[in-house]
Amino acid sequence: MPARQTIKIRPSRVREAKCSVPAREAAQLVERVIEHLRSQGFRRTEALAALLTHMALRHRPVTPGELAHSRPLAERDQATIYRLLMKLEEAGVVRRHGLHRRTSHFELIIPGHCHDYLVCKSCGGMAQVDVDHSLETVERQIEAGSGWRRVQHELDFFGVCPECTPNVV
Amino acid sequence: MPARQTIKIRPSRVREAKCSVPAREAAQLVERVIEHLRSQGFRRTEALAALLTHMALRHRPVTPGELAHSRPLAERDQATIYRLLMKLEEAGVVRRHGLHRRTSHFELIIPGHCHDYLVCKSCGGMAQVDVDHSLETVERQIEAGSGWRRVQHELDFFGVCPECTPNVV
DNA sequence: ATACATGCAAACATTTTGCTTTGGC
DNA sequence: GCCAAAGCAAAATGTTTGCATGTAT
Repeated sequence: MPARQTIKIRPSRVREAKCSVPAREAAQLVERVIEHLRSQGFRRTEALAALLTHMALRHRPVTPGELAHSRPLAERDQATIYRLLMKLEEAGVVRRHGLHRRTSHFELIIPGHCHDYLVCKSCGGMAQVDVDHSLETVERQIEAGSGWRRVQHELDFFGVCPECTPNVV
Repeated sequence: MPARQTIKIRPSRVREAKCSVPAREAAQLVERVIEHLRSQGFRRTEALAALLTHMALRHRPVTPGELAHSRPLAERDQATIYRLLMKLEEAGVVRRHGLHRRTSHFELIIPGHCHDYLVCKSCGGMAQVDVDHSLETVERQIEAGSGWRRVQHELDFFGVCPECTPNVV
């Protein structure tokens, strides 16, 4: 699994990405999100706060299984985690990725952050990709022409990471 | 589930898509693919031909479950279908789509055909989208700058289809 | 004849569901 | 106190594996 990195396109370059967010920053974000959710009828529960905190601290796609075994969620019930993720996705606070093989990945939505990924087909490692595209425009065009609503995109790149290259034909 | 359609962007418009390929055309395609696979060491088995035929006839992403219950594959074993799909993906003949509603989707690769989809979050229905993007260029740029190899993209749009709009908030 | 592909059955992992109990408001 | 949310346990679903059998080469 490669070191976490962000690949920035135009101009092309690769760099390490911070894989964690400062605790204070994360706490503020969680607070803001919970306030938003409360206005939608959510209750401020321990499970909700723990889940959001985990997702805010490491801002990247995580699996329900990873969440179930992580510290702030301790050994919280998996059903709770699944139900929370569902509700959060519906509330537009969390984004679901279909990236990988057997399990979905979920990511806290932070406006203005990059949301495209590069996934290694061999080891499953992920890198972030900053691509200068205009798919938001396309989303609006799709909505305008088709009767579809709430159109969002998921753009993923797949390939073989540098570390796996020697192991793959 | 909405009627099968293709949404063409720039200019935006929606149209019915042919959801099946003429039998003769499909047969020729299957023949070509099998020949290609044989050069890679594959054997010409009934299961392989049946699977490819099904995927060629309806050129769109299908699930292993759908394949297992379809006519030409009759009640062929699911393990066989999974193993075949794996091998075909590795051989570059089939493309795997991310998880939509718990299961992966697989699509026969036909050069020059559109490969982007619009998926309804409510009913799971899929429409094809013709988007005029240049992600192939981005793929090459990623490879150039990062040490990653064999980079491909998957672009999916999600939204609520016209038929489901009344049922969704 | 040999090696690869298939069928069968069981294991495995992930996700969902029904129902009871807890805790936020 | 009321009702949404969490906990618990079990089921449903999708995927993978081991091994015996069949079949393309």
